[in-house]
Amino acid sequence: MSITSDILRGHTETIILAHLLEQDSYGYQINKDIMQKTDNLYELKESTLYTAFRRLEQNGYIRTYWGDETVGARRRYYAITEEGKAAYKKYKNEWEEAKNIIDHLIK
Amino acid sequence: MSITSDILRGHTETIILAHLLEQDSYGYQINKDIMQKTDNLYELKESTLYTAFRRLEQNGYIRTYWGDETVGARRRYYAITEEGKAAYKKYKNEWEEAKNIIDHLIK
DNA sequence: ATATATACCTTGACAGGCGAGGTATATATG
DNA sequence: CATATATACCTCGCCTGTCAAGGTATATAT
Repeated sequence: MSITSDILRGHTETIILAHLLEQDSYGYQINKDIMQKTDNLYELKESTLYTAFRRLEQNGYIRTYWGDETVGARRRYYAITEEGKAAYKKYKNEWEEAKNIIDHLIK
Repeated sequence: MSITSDILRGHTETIILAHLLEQDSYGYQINKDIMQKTDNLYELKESTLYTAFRRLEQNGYIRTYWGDETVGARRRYYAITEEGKAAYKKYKNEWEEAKNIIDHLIK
């Protein structure tokens, strides 16, 4: 992996919400999407992912339902809520602001 | 404060090194500089600052010396080392990369 | 049979940030 | 002269997100 956890820390929820904004998805798929999108530079670890799902659900930002797969392993799908959409916008704005601040501070 | 600790997490060392790249400085001053540079949007907490100094020193990225103040409180100055300059470059590159990745992942 | 891929999950350790508390010097205010 | 404020340093212990390690189950390929 090429970028450290500490830099990514705090973005996990935003990343997940951004994905769910496009379409409902499930853990395994979200993880693969992220790896693919970043050319394997960044991998969201499973334990990180699932603890983030729990937080997001507790905060009402996502809701979950089981897929109706008849073959293969079951899938737990996640969908973003209205609160989640609002949170996403807030997180995204914070990121834009933080980006400027950090850029400025590290020259 | 307007940006969260988790987003800033991991940048503390880079921010400090960037400051020391310009000139030697001491804790209190560095803290004030950061607040001023960010229009008080971001304040590096003292405990965060001093633990970061310890880490940086242990890693050989900075060295310290006491100021020769004859009045007022004593000041412990910090200076960046060659290793520190190299670390700064590395951190900065990681940041540029991370920025792109995050931007891409959160759309 | 065994390995690999898909798919889910929990537990406990770790590390950085930070609130709360402390020390000391100097100056300004009442 | 007492008190507040600014300067300047520091430590301890909690909190929280990340992640290694471990686990379960289904299906397919070798």
